[in-house]
Amino acid sequence: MPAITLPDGSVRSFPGAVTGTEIAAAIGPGLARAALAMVVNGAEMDMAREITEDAQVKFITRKDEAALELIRHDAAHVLAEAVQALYPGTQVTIGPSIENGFYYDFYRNEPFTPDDLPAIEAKMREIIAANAPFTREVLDRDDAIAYFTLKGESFKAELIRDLPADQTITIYRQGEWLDLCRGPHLPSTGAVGTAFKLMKTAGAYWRGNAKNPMLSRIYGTAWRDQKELDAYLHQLEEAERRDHRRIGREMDLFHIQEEAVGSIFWHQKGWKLYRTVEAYIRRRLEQNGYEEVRTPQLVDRKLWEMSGHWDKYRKNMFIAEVVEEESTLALKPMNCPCHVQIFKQGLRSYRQLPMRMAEFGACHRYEPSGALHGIMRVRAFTQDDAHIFCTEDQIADETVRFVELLESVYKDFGFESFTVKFSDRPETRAGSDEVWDRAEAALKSACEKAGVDYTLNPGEGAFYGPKLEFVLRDAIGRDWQCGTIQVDFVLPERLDAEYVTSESGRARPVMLHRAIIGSFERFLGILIEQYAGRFPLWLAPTQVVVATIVSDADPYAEEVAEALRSAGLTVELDTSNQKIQAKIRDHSLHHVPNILVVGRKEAEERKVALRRLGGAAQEILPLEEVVALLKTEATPPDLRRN
RNA sequence: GCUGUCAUAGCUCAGGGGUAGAGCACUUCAUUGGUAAUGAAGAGGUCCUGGGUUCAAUUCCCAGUGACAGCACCA
Repeated sequence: MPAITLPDGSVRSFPGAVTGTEIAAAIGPGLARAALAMVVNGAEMDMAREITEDAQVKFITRKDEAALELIRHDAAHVLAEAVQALYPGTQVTIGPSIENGFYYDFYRNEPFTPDDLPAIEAKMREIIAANAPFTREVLDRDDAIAYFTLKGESFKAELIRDLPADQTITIYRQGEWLDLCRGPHLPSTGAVGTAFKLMKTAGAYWRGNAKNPMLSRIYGTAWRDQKELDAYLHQLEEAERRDHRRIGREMDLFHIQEEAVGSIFWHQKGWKLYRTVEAYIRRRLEQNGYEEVRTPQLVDRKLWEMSGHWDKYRKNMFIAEVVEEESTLALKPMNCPCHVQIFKQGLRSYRQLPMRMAEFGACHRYEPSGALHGIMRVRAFTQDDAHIFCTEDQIADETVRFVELLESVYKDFGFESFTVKFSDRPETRAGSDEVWDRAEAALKSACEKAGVDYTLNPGEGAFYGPKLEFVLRDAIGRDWQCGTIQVDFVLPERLDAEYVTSESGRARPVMLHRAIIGSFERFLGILIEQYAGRFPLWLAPTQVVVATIVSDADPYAEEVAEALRSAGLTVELDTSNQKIQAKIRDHSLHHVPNILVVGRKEAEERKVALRRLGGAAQEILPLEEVVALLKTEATPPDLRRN
């Protein structure tokens, strides 16, 4: 006699085992039609599953967010059926729901191309129209392996073989087709609906390992209704408009060319933006007790051998050799060993710790060609790097200080939220387990102290220590690691850094590797997308354009521009022979935040017409007032606080 | 690096076995105008590079390089 408790608190009893479909029908025909799945004591299940004991039950309908995952997962099954119907001999592997949609990985001699998608999508619509019910069956493990092996589905058989011994093996049928799946599923294929679209094809390694065969992946997006799908497709178009590579060209910020792959040619305006960010970070570091240094670009391989980088990253380093010299030099891929060299000059005392050594370190890494992405992932980049040499006791406090600084910096740049990942020991690493235990424990307790919520990223730490990663999201929803703090007991040991303790003994310092924005290149890319080129005034590469209406106003316009320049603003003067409408349009398209329009009237009255980007209204103000106003507005956020 | 797609004017793109076109941008001339495009004229191309097929290749084939998407990688 199961008693079913519903979300409104009401209880319904049933004489015996009862399915979700039956419960929904008992409540009402509307719900019976709308229910896609149910949640039984917190676990999602198919409508057809039987409930034999008392339970809390709620139903998922198309109105619920939770329906999205079911729709996407089922769309993946439908995709797989369609592909096997159209391309016999293709093996299925896995097909999960993902953010915004789903994918399915297939094994096939000939990879799918975008040209194949229309036919596959059409087939999917047929399968959905046929509306076959999804039915669940429990299989014996060996039978399941035998079944898929016989069918020639070796990838599926491998999956089952690797499932934990205690896991129930289930398959789901839809019409003639079936797939290994844990479920749950919608009642039938028709419930997937028509608000989906196949998006692209791609290669992907079996089980995410580059040593395994490459599969052919088909990506799709799926939504609850057409309106949601349209909104998503529109959002993609918007994202494309704010792509930093596009805005970088349109605003004349930078370019990249074949002769220097992965390196950036910063144009005047882009470099201005870069320098603004750099000056800001430099001020923040100085306020926070960091000392800036500069270390060599080319360093003998001996140092990299000692640090362990040569062994692990040699393939990713740029090597420089000279005919006249025996030695092999490497362009530095990171700054830490160099900073240790500075630390090692002279005897250090415990009184000097923590020592916070910062460098805008220009680094080079030979990144795999496929990893390059605009200015976000490059081969030549500059880190806002710093190493904090401290005692083990100081790790927690220093981490807290760092996180506070990082939060404040992100906020100043307009990033209100970010995620944190905690990466612990990787498989190949330096240092003993005992050292790793200490390092991980120290970082964890620091997180607690700093009140940092993190998700665990197992096995993703640096080879010398665990790390926190601070992740920002770009316009298209891609995540980019920017900030990081890493606890390192290993490098000081390897490079023999030590200080004199209060008892006159010698001890190893701990190194905290840390960066807030990560690399200037990546961060500027994210900033460009964050603001879609419409920067706040303090960041805007061109802050003001003075545009004339008639050439009689030219001398006054020059005077206006000069007054603004004297106030420290970046100004362009547009006295070109064009109508004011065209000038407004041109500068607006280039995202100039302020246009000062001057004509005869303004020249006579010594005023200016201030027009804000995107606004239609103008404000007529006396010259001195505008200068003071814009000067205040252009003050960087940290200087405003002072 | 792997899989796929792509490479034509500064930009966005069309075209196609007989050495090329549009819009915008650019230059010049006329126009001096009041808040998102004034008009006219002009200039601009090794059709990514190398090889092959062909009477003829920018177009077809092969290789390379680069870009894009995804995967793998990211000290």
